[in-house]
Amino acid sequence: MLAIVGPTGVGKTAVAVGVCQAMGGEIISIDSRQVFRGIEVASNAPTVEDLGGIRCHLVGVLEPSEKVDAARYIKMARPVLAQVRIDGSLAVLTAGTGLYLKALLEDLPLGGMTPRPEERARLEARAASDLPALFAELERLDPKAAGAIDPKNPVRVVRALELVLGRAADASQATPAPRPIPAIKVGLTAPRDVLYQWIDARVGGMLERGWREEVESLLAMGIDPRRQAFSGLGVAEMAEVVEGRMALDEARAVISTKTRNYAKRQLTWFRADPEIEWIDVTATGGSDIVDRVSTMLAKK
RNA sequence: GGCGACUUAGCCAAGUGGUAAGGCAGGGGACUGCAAAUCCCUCAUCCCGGGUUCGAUUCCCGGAGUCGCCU
Repeated sequence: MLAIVGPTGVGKTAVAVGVCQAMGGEIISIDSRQVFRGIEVASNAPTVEDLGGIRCHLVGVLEPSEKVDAARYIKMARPVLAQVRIDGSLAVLTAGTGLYLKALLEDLPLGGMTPRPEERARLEARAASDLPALFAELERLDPKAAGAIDPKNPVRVVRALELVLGRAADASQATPAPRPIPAIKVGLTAPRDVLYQWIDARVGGMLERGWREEVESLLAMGIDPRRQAFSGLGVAEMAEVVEGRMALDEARAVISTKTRNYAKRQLTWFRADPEIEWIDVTATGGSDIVDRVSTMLAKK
């Protein structure tokens, strides 16, 4: 199995397609946003042309009204992975979401959890008004979880408490023992300034591919584009544009910046993984990258 | 040409006679359950010259630039 990782915009899909064509493989996308249907442009999901006939799993498979997290993602990914192997194909994971890839490959013991929206809303309200108190409660209920969490990070504190309370409400959700999946990891990267230029250009391209229209139809369907699943996608900004509260150029600038910030965070995440073999895509031609990756696969 | 205001980091922006808030961007980092999210760390000597003063970014004079008004 091969995992191709790297920041948004480096060209993971193109390399994955090349490898699949050369070696007979299928792509499994590990991306927390491209899983959703209806935000293809905003999430820069691979198009039919991008894929050049190669099968690509886990893109556009959830309704925009649904939610994902690492546990749900690996629950979906495992059977897909198994099927690709049964078919005798090479599984090529393209991963932008580091946590999900880690959860899948290292088989993190994420048990189930019964969602409880009211509880969740209550916790978020409390986090907004008195985060320290909420953290104190977490320390009381689950000292181990509390010890692993940044007390200043409201998202983490809320989620940890939600999990603790959710598991208590549903004791049947046992956590499985980890069974790590071996994989060759290749990281694609580029000089920062080049990467940022690509991102800026890509945001412009998204406009031409119907980014605004996409958000308009989400709004028309009555889906609130500000819901959590769309956070940070530029969907919220675009909705402001559609509703006449933000200038298009401003939205474009904001989204470019957010995307650059995201790419930087991805790089930080993946850099910490010593198993990744890095390839600077600006120093190696497209077909050479595919050759290199193929050689690495053959050696193992 | 005259009068007035302004001039603080890449951008926005507070402020004080004793050596400069904050936000954004940038850089670094954390992240085993919302991760395109969230959080942490880091980043200036205050337009130039002269003067007053123990000490000036802060006061005074001159210069430059920007903006506004007037002729």
